Amino acid sequence: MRRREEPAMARRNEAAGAPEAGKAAAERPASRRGDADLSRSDILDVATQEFAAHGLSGARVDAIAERTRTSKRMIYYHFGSKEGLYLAVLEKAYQAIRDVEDALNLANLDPETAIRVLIGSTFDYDEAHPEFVRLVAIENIHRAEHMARSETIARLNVSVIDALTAILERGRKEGTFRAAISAVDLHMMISAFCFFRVSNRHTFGTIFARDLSEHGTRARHRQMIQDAVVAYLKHG
Amino acid sequence: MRRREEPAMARRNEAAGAPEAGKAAAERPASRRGDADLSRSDILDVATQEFAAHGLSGARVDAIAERTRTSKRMIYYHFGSKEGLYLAVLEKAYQAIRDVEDALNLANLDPETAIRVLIGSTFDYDEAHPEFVRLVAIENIHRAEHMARSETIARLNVSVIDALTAILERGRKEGTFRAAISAVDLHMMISAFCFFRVSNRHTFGTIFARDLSEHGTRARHRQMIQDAVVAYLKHG
DNA sequence: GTCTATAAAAGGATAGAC
DNA sequence: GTCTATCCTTTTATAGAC
Repeated sequence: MRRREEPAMARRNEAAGAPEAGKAAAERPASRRGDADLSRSDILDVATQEFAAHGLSGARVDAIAERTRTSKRMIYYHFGSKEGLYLAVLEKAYQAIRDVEDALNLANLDPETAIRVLIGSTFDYDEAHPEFVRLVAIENIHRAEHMARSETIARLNVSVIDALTAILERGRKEGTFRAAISAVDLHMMISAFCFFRVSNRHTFGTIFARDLSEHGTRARHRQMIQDAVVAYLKHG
Repeated sequence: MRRREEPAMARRNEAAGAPEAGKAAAERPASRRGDADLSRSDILDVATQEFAAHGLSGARVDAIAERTRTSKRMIYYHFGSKEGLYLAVLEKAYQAIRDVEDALNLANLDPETAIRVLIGSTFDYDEAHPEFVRLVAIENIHRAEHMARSETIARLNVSVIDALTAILERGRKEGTFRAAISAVDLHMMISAFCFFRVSNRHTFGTIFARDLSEHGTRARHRQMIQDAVVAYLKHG
């Protein structure tokens, strides 16, 4: 493997949000400064689609370049290698879901409602972001070796766990919940159902001749997983 | 990525299982009749490992040939193409789990026990056959297009559904089960949990610093999914 | 049926100019 | 920072002898 430790990867973040940036861009002919972020982000979006669609080995760098407003050369310039690009895509995807998790504010709801809202949120996220689900499935095929090497993802302090811990504690204190389950196990139970519906919809749908993304089915499943988890917490 | 380190890996496994197989082989010059099945099955076993390990595009025909007692030429002779081989692998994997499902005999158990046994069986199967789980995950990455074209898999009459239908009916008749859930939805709920634990163990394990295949965790999860489903059926 | 050698193509990566 | 042209390795697939 080429390996050559991560190339430039210069993270020019929004610090460059200088006021004259826009104007400058307008006056410039084609390339030049500042378009780098746009270029990077453009590549990242297209690459997300391509990797999610075909997997790491199935994805084609040429295909990504074609659909980008830049060239293949720039992909290597910005990301160093196909794997470097893949890792960047993965990191961005995890960052996105983490942002949603962080935004959860369930402290003011009663335990059962909080659980239902949290489940609904997870369910809806997976449903709305099948490309995220696919990327995670793909990374599992690769035994999470890229994720393990990523500094960004490695220290994901998953905030759902904190939310779940608090809910479980309140629920037990007021006597609503009886089941002796940890926050992580509960998170797995919820994730499993929401994830599987999306990740396995093709084989499952084919075998049982059902369209899992059909609206009625979706609503029924959403209710089902909420009811099941709550029933377990109360009577398990 | 660099897989392929694998040196020669002295193939020639202990497959000399059949007593006369070794002798016959010794007396025969090279090829001959009857070895065709053995050859096919040998290729299929190795290919299952390779495809499960690296996915459809990640798998290397050369790698399969190397670890087989036959040659690359024979792979194309028997299966026509890489995809043909992949499809054969997939069909065999589904055939195997179907055999297990068919062997389930839950008619004599009370509904709750029957459900627990069935869940335990699904749980144990996925746990014992991660390569099956991986193949299914891979096929979903490819949107089940191979499975859809397969005549064998297309008409899988999944017998778990019959088993679940019977259990649900008995449980409702005798008043044990209250939840209004279909057999297919219930099957999905059970499959989701059992499957996810294996399919996503790498990313999940990395993020939460847990080894999902650890013995204690496995036992706890097995009990957990059984309790959760039963709680839902009874009180949902 | 099986092997060795090789063709044919694909795809990842880079050179070098501007 | 960006583009075009191109190298070169990897990999699927086949020829042809035995």
